[in-house]
Amino acid sequence: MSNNDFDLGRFLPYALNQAAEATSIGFQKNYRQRYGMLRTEWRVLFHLGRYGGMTAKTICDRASMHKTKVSRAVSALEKKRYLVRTPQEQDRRHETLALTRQGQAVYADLYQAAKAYDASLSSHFTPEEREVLNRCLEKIASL
Amino acid sequence: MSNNDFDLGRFLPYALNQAAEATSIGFQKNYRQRYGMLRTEWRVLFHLGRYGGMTAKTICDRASMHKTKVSRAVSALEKKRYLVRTPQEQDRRHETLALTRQGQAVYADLYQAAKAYDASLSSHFTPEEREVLNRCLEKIASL
DNA sequence: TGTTGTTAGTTACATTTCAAACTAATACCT
DNA sequence: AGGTATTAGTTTGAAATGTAACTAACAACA
Repeated sequence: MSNNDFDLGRFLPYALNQAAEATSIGFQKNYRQRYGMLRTEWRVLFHLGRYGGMTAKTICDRASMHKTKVSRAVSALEKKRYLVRTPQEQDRRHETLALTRQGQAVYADLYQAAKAYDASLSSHFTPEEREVLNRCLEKIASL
Repeated sequence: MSNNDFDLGRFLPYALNQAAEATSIGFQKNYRQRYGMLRTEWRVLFHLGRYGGMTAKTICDRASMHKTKVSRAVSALEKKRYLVRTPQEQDRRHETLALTRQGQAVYADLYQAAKAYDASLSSHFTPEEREVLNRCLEKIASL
């Protein structure tokens, strides 16, 4: 109950959120104005751009995003003509999502911006710190 | 443009968000049902509980929360009778917020839960890793 | 075939958040 | 004093999110 040994800034749910918010806002500058996209949308775009066509369900699983979030992001990207859907022959419940040429161009641009932004963040850390950070975040996300 | 050296899971805005989401959901179990509170509310409660009475503006600054978020969280906590407002004599725009006895009891409970939850997360890391994690998150949040 | 269950994805409604406009109190400057 | 600018905090309407119910396609099994 002695309270004084507790530092809110070091409480992981708090500290992680502060850091996540800060970087999220930082990265926003690259896609918000230019492409009118939302957080959920660049995430979906990045999955497709980096790892190739896949179904919405797969994105849900990989990104731990709820299916309604993904569904809406996919619709938005489709409306912007950044992706197209193709129902699968053998099971028409699944639709494979794939970036259009325009979507690929947007991904190429944002992917460069992402690398640059990540590098600028990383410049504040030693390679060892950066490695520890990666490992810790990965582990926490998988709990 | 070679794309293959880019791992979405190691892109900080993405990885931080995944980790933050995971811990946020994990900690929710302690306050959501039991006290009907939201993320913004426990944050405000924790600031007041840990660091004593302060004004809404101060919480905004310390927590990088937008003033409308804080305003609503304060109203909600007030309605639950977890805090009271006292306008300051010398400048009646400021109101000092302070937890009621009931609010302090809730804080005492959640603070214990927070320590326990943080300890359970930390158990997956060495003390050195945990130190690096703290430092990195703090630095990122301050950029 | 028909019934029941499961899965991928969408829709609808309620809650939460964001941005901008607003109020009220104080400060500054003439 | 009087006008303008700031500041703390609230309110309002639009956009985003979460939850649950829904549709459509398939599977399993009698």
